[in-house]
Amino acid sequence: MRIDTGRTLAGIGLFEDLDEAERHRLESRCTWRHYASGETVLESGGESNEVLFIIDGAVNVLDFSLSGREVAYATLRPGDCFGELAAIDGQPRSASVVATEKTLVAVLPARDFLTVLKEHGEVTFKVLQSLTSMVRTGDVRIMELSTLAATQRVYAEILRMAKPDAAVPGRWVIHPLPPLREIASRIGTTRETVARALSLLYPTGMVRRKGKSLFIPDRDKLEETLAALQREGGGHHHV
Amino acid sequence: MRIDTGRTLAGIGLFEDLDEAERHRLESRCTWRHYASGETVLESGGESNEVLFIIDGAVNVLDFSLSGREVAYATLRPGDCFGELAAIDGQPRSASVVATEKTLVAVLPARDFLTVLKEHGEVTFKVLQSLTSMVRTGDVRIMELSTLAATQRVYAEILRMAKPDAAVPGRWVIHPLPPLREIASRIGTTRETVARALSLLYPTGMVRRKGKSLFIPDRDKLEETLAALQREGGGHHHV
DNA sequence: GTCATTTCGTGACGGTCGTCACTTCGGCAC
DNA sequence: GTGCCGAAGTGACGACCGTCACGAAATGAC
Repeated sequence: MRIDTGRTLAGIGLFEDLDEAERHRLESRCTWRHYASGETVLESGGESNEVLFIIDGAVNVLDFSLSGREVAYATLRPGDCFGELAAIDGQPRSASVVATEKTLVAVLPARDFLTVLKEHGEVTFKVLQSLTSMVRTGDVRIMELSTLAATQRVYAEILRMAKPDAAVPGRWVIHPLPPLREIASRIGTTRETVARALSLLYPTGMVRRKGKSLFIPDRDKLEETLAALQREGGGHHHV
Repeated sequence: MRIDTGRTLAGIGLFEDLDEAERHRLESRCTWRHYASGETVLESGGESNEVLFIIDGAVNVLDFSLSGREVAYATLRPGDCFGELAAIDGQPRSASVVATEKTLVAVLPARDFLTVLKEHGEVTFKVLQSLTSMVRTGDVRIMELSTLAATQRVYAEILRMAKPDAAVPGRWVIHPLPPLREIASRIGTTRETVARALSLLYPTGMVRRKGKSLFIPDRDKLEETLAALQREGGGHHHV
């Protein structure tokens, strides 16, 4: 049974207000592509302008600096959409997209995407909200990169990644914990710094690592620790 | 004669495709506010959701970290729009906005703004493009903050601010040069570091300062210098 | 099981740059 | 002119963290 990973746009957030007939019309305009983990879906600077939807799997949106350092912008999961920037403004791809698992995407030509926008205000409004959320997320990251020390950014990122642990109420968990180098690329530092920040945290009991899970027994305490560090100096040494 | 700074939305980019009647309808829904230089137009975290348009003057979009460091997101000029994020998603203000000159803004209630979007696809599309551009700009800043050293970010920001000098073809100029502390807040560093980066640049002849103007006689050379620094180490020390 | 590959932890070193502390300069009021 | 205030330049100091270099641990293939 794999109906949930079949060739359907039923799970795509942007289109959830469309009726079934319209959705089927869109599906018929899509091409469908499989990617293995590690494969590149979109190349930064590329001139394509299709809009893509993740049916199943996961991808990272990222780019490389001239010196070869990786900067991650987002992780996307089933139901998410990417490639809409180029479709809207006609500019080259702003970032690369790499599959981090076996992934199935639906590929919709830009002109079909723009036609849906024109004809369905509900869809357009969802795109507006999604872009708005990207701007807000970006602003937060700029703020953190500008004012927090690397160690503090690690704590902030851990808090962001954590979800409530279904097993133990009140406890939070990150599962699976991605490789530290991936965390590092999201917050503009190195895997060594992430490792050291965590090593600093283990003895306090605020986080505990077990296999591919990172547990946060007392989220409030970690939040308060971070906030205290921020208040007392923006992250840079003493006041 | 001040017709160009009167109470009209004629100069607002978002609305340039509207016919005059529709524009007048919008103007009648606006309230108009004057701000002196230094006054706060919008407070980060605030619950208002009007959309504002700059008729005349200039504002900075910025926010403060818990430790009190200022982070600047954008500078806006006549014809620009701000406050649309909160109108679209109903969330609190993502940043503060401060007038940097004597400024006149038009204030449109969120529901009127949303009505225009619903009824005028051309306007909606402009908003989409504007948000897209914000996302791209933000991504570039995240990349720079993540991979460039502070000194290199100064060079990059100078290149961004420069415009062709109408007086001398081939020469570029920043005029007026804002206070260094404002430049610093855009690139996540301090005014001292900006001053030192410029001091490093003066002896090379790549920039020259005269009063409130900063001249760049050879833009290509400065660009190449920056690119070379980037290639050879991401900004951090040696390879 | 073995072996290969990736990930992780940690020590050492040194450059960058944030901080503090002045001095100097420029603009403006009067 | 003098006084004032913000802006700018620069020296000194030292913490932070990026880099390099290991070795240990974990993961996966077979």
